Amino acid sequence: MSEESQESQELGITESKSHRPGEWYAEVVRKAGLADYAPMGGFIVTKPRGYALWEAIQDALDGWFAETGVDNVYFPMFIPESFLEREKEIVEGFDPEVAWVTQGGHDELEERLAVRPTSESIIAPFMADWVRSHRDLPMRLNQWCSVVRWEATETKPFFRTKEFLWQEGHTAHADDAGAWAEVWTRLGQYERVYEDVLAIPVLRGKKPEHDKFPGADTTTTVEALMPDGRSVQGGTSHHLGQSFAEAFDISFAGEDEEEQTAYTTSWGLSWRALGALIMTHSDDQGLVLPPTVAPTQIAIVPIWQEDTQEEVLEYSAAIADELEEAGFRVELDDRDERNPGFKFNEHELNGVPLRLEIGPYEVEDEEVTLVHRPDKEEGVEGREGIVDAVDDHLDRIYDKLYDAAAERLDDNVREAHAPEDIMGTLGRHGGYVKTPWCGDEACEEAIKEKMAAEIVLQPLEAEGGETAGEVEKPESEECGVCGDHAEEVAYFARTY
RNA sequence: GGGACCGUGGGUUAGUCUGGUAUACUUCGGGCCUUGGGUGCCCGUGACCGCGGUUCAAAUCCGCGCGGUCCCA
Repeated sequence: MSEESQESQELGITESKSHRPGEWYAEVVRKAGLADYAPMGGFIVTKPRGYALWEAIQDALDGWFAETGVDNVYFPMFIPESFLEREKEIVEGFDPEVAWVTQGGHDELEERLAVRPTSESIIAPFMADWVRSHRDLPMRLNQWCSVVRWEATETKPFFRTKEFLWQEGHTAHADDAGAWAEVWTRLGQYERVYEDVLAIPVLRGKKPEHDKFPGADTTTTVEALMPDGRSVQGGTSHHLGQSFAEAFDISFAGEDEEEQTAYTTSWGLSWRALGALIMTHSDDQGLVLPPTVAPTQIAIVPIWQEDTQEEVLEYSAAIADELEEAGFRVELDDRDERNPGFKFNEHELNGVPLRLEIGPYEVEDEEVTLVHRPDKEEGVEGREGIVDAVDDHLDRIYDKLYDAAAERLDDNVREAHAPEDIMGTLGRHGGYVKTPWCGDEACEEAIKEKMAAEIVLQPLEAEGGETAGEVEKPESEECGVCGDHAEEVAYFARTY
């Protein structure tokens, strides 16, 4: 390594995304100022720029939730053990990773308290109280909070941390159709947040029977493909049938005055979405963000000589003001102690989508030079219509990111019809391998044992509506693993 | 669930094998210089992950923790 390159690498990213994705990811998260490691293993400290990304997701989703009948609430972070035990499958599903509080002050507690791994078991009893008649339904509650799952496996900032931020929605409905409509509405909103806010295309489908949320009838998912070929579960929406309503006695008087049991759903999206965001678009220069979520959308870098300083700064500041007034998030980087090259590199590391370069040439010609972060495409626009021009460039940057991710997804769904073919394809290319499936968990196990890949989703024929929807039928009717009769399609992938 | 590697100022790093004053770059603070891709100079602050052991003496050797990364399941 030459002295020059060694020097130039110290401030920026030194790992390669394609060769060492794990270390590269950790370096981007830290050097782009998104998060630090906390003193306890598996926990992170989210820094202002990282938190701003989460807020961008929150703003979008929370707005859509509000438009579709959801009310926000907040429940305690502790759940008494006796509550947690009321739904057997929840207990069994989360038992190994529940953190417990056993002491308050200096005294042992009479009943230990679980730190919520999810809140069904404390929200449901209250919904049972609050729901009396069909007029109270549907009831849609959501909370933005953190949950704790004490996983022993290795952790990775945002992708897998013991405590993570998320939202969890919990709803009750008078009938099955209402619950299904709810499940699909939320899944659709998750899909939308990925595609329209994070510039990440997703696949939507349902999880196989054996991989459902504990106690659920059906678990639906949106899955995103990461550049290293692995799939991330981006958000889930569960139809809980009547099992939770029965366990917690959520019942209501129907129009016919008969007491009936409600149908419930729950749905959640966590800051794992940030992990997917960082992973998907960023590169060896650092973070890359779509303008929709970027805390700073536009960095203005003035370039001056002693005799041009005043006019360059004046011209730049006027543009910054105009853009800010138009609603853009702008940073005028007029630091005197840094040269432009340094600033370029720094804003690239931090993922600022669009850079405006303004020097004496631009001032003289009444222009602005614009550079796109993702591919460094450079353009020149007139000073006059700068607001519209910037708006247009930001849209184009978003499209570039989305299109690149969409192309990668399209190219990485492959078909296979035999076990060795499935594993060979996954091993060589990663991505998704589509195969007919008999529905037997043993067939997934056979693949899982050999290469840590699993069925991540089963595609759905229809968008849902008020029914469970139909899973896609396979073209051939032989299970790709065991050869038995197959009526379903499964997508295998390595996962995070 | 198994295996490997790693931990030295805020970041990167030399020193560890072979025990004896801890190296440099960068960031940061102050000053000078000045700007189209990480500019140069001067001054300053700042570190051996923790605990225990071996030893006259431990960043270095040993043990146990804690933390991080990777590979395989």
